[in-house]
Amino acid sequence: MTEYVNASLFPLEQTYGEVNQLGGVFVNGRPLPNAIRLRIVELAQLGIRPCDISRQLRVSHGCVSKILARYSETGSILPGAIGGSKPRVTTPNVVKNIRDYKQGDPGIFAWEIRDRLLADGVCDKYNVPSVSSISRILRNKIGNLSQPNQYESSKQAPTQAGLSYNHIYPYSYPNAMSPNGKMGSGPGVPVTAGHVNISRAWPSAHSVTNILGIRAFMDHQAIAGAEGYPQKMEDWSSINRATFPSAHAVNGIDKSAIDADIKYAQPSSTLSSYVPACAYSPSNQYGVYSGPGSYVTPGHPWQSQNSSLSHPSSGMTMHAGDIHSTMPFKHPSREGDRKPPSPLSKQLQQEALSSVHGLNLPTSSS
DNA sequence: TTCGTAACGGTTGAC
DNA sequence: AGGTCAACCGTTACG
Repeated sequence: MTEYVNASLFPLEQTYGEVNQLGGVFVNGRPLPNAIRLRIVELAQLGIRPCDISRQLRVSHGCVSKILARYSETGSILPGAIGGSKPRVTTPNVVKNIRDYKQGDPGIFAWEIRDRLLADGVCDKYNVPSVSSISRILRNKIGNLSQPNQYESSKQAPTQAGLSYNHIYPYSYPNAMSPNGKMGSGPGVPVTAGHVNISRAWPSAHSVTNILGIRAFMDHQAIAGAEGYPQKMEDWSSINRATFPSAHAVNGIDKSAIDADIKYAQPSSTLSSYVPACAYSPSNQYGVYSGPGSYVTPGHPWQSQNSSLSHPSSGMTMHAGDIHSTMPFKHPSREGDRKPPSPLSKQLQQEALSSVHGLNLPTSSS
């Protein structure tokens, strides 16, 4: 904590950011901006060493490592879903069954209901509601059996209108929802394009499939969100990871999972998908980082630097300003051999960094 | 020097 | 409405 350069540079912006040892600003508990995350991956793709990336972007090496590892595993630069709970287990279907049980046997105990849910295969051991939850359901939603549709009328409707939920829930979990409500396969989840019925569940998967296959689109709104930071969390929900609509929601996904908890279902957002947009509040995210020099030098090198990063493997071109650019590559440089870390010469790396950021890299000078 | 990772303090959001 | 809980975050320090 020796340098407070950035903080002092942008006193108005850094209302609650903290400064790390590298002089970068961060918000404890909050993910880095997607732009930074993307940049980290981009630079890694260019063969720039994580340590250099760390210094360049003033992001802790641990974070760089984490993001790259995550990208390597999932193909996504997006942070995971923060907060919230596991997908709710008291889905309409479960409630319906509970109600049925209760109607069939008004004296049934909650634990008996629980057992029956398991026995009948309505739930499995991972998503079976707790006894207390069942009790609550009985009390709150099924209390008056004379109104059998109480739940469905009050709950079903909104879920059917799940699309609108997307504006409420910053995270949506398109397919990713697995019936068991537990984290899916996590690291190493096969992300073969075309196979979207990933078992990964909570919070979600950003697979290469998402990135490669489900190429939706990215409009400038998203860009504005990423770089202009004008949008609110609700708006960002439409460009988060969950925005892998069709492929997930339609293809391969257990429809019941969607039905079960449609709030995790993905609307076909107008924004794109694999876009490295964040799943969390941009207001949080960027309210702090919004300063052009929060992570990098003033002048907002993220934008309009005309630095195009070509990825030979994919043939795509990535513009520095196009934070929304696809990430159709899968960590080629990290695949297998990190050492020698760079396919590029030192000089090229330097050029890559400085061209991208308009900065001089303090890097390997060490 | 570099990098992976556990610990930590923090935020978030469903329950 | 507010507390709890469990997910995630990035930083730091250690090996």
